[in-house]
Amino acid sequence: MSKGDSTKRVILDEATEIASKVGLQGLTIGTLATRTELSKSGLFAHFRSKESLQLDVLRHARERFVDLVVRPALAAPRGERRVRALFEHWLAWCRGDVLGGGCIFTAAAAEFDDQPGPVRDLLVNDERDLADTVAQVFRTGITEGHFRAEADPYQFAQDLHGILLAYIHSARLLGDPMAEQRAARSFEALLAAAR
Amino acid sequence: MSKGDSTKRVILDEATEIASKVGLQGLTIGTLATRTELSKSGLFAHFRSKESLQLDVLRHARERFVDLVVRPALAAPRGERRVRALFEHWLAWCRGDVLGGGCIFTAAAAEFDDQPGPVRDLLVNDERDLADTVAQVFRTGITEGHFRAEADPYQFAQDLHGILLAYIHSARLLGDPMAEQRAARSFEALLAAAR
DNA sequence: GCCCAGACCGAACGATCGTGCTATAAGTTG
DNA sequence: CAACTTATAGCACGATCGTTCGGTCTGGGC
Repeated sequence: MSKGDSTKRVILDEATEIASKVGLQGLTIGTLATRTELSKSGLFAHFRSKESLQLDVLRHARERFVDLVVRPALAAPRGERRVRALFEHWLAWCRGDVLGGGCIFTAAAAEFDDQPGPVRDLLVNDERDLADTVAQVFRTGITEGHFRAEADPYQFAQDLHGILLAYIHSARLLGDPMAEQRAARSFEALLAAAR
Repeated sequence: MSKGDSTKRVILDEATEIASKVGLQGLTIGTLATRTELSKSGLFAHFRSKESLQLDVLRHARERFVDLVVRPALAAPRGERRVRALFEHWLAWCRGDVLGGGCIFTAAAAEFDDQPGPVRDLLVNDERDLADTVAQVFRTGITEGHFRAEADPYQFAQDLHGILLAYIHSARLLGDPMAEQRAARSFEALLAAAR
């Protein structure tokens, strides 16, 4: 790997961490340069604009998410086990095990859901992919006979996402120590209803 | 009402609308002055700092939320009917019937959940109050005999919040036309499990 | 009708934003 | 080692940020 690519990785690691806390808009080139001990212009040369930096951050975060959540889940046995694995790894991601600021996609979604442009477009693409993945994992649970045949996979995806979003809200904002336990309960109830 | 108070209301109406789209950080004094056709300094004089403007916006939004969601819900008959009313008015709020950018609290929560300070503190207070209100409304449903006595009101509050958050995500970000119908289904399932 | 508190404006401040230019240092390749 | 590419730094730009200050206009109480 060339020198440029390796420092770019360092930059994106730091940028992703910062953006998970202050958002993609709050992520500023000056502070990012300071944190990576680079000059503002030296850092800027890696990306030709701030928008392109934001896009790269999203792509970088997506890779991490796939590596740490999606792939480990798909390694579990098909059906309910796999759905459980997906939930557990995803919950750990939201808890902030990976990024100090928690789920960067949730933060970005709130920021950009009313601001058209390439960043929003990429984010929408990623989140649609995620919904498709969840639905697909659930669907294999149907074919395995673990879940009811009439169950709607996208209904399940939206419900599961809701459990995670509510967990983030209760745990990270309100600081409720029961949040995780409640999320687990909701998940069990969701599974029970699908069986 | 004095002149100052009336223009302040106009300012806060516009500010709340803007902040629901671009967030409390994205809300800038310059653009707010332009939109209200005031000078930057003239507008600034109403608030002594940007932080105090953000606090006032949150307080203003809270009043609207209480008027348009909480109070109408409490006007419904105790028990399940009241829970349904709360859900429906809250859903309309999230849909953007009131503010073009949707739920300003959700946007602010994502922005400030990792940024300590008075704004975050006020937001946490408001959201805790909301959770208490939801739990209390559900509790009266228990005493009315509509819901199981062992049901956990705060579990219900977190679950209901999750349904709304997932709706916002699916509808406003992904543009899924089925989002609202799915939210309604989730709500019915949640009620059914509580009975 | 006078007078004053307060609403409002114009101009300017230092800081920081994103973004270019030019030069030099470092890395890569032959 | 030479030659060339690339990574990084320094400096400066126009714009915009939040904020301050001094002044003008104006509505309401006497």
